[in-house]
Amino acid sequence: MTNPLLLHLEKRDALSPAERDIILEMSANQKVFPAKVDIVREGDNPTESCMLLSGFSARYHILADGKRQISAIHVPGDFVDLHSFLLARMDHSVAALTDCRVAMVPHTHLRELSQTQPHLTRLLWLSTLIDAAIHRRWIVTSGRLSAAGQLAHLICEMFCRLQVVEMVEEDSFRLPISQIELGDALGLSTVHINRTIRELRERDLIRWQNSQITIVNWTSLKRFAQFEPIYLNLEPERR
Amino acid sequence: MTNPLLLHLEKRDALSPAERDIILEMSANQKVFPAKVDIVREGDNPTESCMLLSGFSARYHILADGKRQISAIHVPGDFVDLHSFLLARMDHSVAALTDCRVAMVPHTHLRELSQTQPHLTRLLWLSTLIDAAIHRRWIVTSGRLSAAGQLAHLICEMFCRLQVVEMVEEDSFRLPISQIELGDALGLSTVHINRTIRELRERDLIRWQNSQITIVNWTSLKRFAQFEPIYLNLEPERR
DNA sequence: CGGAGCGTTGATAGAAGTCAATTGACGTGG
DNA sequence: CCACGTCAATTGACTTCTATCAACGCTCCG
Repeated sequence: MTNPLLLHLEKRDALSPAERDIILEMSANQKVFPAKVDIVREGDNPTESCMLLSGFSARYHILADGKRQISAIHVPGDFVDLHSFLLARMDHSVAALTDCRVAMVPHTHLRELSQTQPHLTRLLWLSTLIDAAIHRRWIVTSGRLSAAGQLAHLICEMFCRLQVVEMVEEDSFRLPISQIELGDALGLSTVHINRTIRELRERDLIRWQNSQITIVNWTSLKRFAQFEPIYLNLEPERR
Repeated sequence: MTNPLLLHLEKRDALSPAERDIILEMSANQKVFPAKVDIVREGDNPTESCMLLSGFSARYHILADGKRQISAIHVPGDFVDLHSFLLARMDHSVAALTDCRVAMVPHTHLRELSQTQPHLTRLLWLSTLIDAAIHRRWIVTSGRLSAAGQLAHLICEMFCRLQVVEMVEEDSFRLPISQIELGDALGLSTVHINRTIRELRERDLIRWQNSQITIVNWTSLKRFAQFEPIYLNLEPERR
C-alpha cells in the first residue's frame, strides 16, 4: 500500500526523490490508537505531530454546557495535527473514530525541515491551507444549506478526499462514522441525521448500509449539495 | 501608527530587526479599495497576496442558489489572502466591508522569503494557522450555540483581535458591519440578527449604537458566549 | 440472558426563516 | 430647500425547520 501522505501531496505537486524519502522516513515511528480513544487532548502542548496512516479521526470541541462539535474529520494521508507544531496549546482534542495507525513526527524534526527544505515546507503548509479551505466550506454549508444539503455535501467531500488516497471503489466507499458522530460534525441532532439520511435515500441520491455509502447519481448529488471540489485543490500545480 | 502586521506577529513571537524590516518593506506597495468592492474575486489566480493595513474585509462565498455566506472577517494586521500564494485558484471572493488600505505582496517575493527566511516563513504559516483556528471556532459556534451565543462569541472574538492591533478603547470598539453582513457571517437572517442584538442589549451584556459596541459586562458576556480565547494564540512563544 | 450502543420512528416544542410593512438617515436632483 | 429614492434598522405575523422527549427493535458481546 502506498503511503497515503505521499498520495495526498503528490496529488498537489511533484516531489523530488529526496523529498519522497523524507516523507517515508517521517512515517517510520508508528503508533496505533483504538477506536474512541483520544489521540491528542485539549490542553496538551504536544512535542510531536501526528499524521494519519489508516483509519478515521475527528477533531472535536467540548463546550462548557457539555455539547460536542466536530470541526474536522480526517482520513488517511491527513497530517492531523501538523498545526500543533506552531500553535502552542491544543484548544481541542482529536479522537480516533475507528482504530487508527498514525505516524508521530517530532516537532524538532519539522523545525529542521522548515530550515532546510523550503519546497517540502511549502507543501506541508499547503496541506494545512487545504484543511482551512475545508473548514471554510463547512462554515458555508452549515450556515446556508439545509440539513440534507449539508449531509450530501459531506458525502461529496468525503468521496473526493477518499479518492485521493485510493479508498473509493467505483461509486462506493466506507464511511465508518456513527449517526451520533455525524450529528456532532454537522451540528444537528442524531434524530435529525437519521431522517436526513432517509431523505437522501428516498431521493435516490445514495445508498447507505452498514457504513458503506454508494452514490447512486453523482451529478444529482453534486447539484443537490451545491458541491464544487475546487476548494480541495485536487490539481497538481507548481507550489 | 504602528504597522498592524508587526503588532499581529509580535504578539505571537519576537522578530529580529532584519525580520521587522522585511515586514515593513512588504507594506510598501499599497492600494486602496472603497467599501463594497471586491479585493480578490472567485476564480482569480492571483500573483500577489494582500495584507490588510486599515479597514475591515470579508471572505465570502456565493452559492448556486444565490445565498451568500461570509466565512471570515478580517481586521488590520490580517494577511488576508496569504493562502493564495500556495492555493491556486480562488474558490471564493474577498470584499472590502469598509474602505480598505491593503499592501500587495508579490508571490515571487513570498516564495523567495520561504527559501531564505525560515523563521519568518513559520510566522506567516502561523498566521494562516490562526485563521484556521478561527474557522474551527466558527464551525463550533454555528453548530452548537444559539443565535445569541454565536453573536456574543463573535463580539468577544472581535474584541480580542482588535485589541492586538490597538483598535479598542477601554471596553468599546467600532465594528462597521451591517446587520445584513452579520447575518451572512453567522448564517442567520437579517431579521433574526436584529432581534438577537436586541436580546444581548436587553440582557445588559452590550451596548451597540452606530457600529460602536461597548461591552457592559465582559465576564458575563464571555460566559454567555462560552468564549475561551486560547484559540487566538495571544501568547508570545518561540515558534 | 441481559445490557449497551446504535438506528429508527412518532409526537410535540422551540428556534429561526420568510414575508410584509414602517421608520429614519442620507444623498441627489430639481 | 424639499421631494424622492435608497439603504439599513426595526417590528409583527406566520411558516418551516430542527431539537427534544420517549419508545422500540436490532445486534453484538460479556
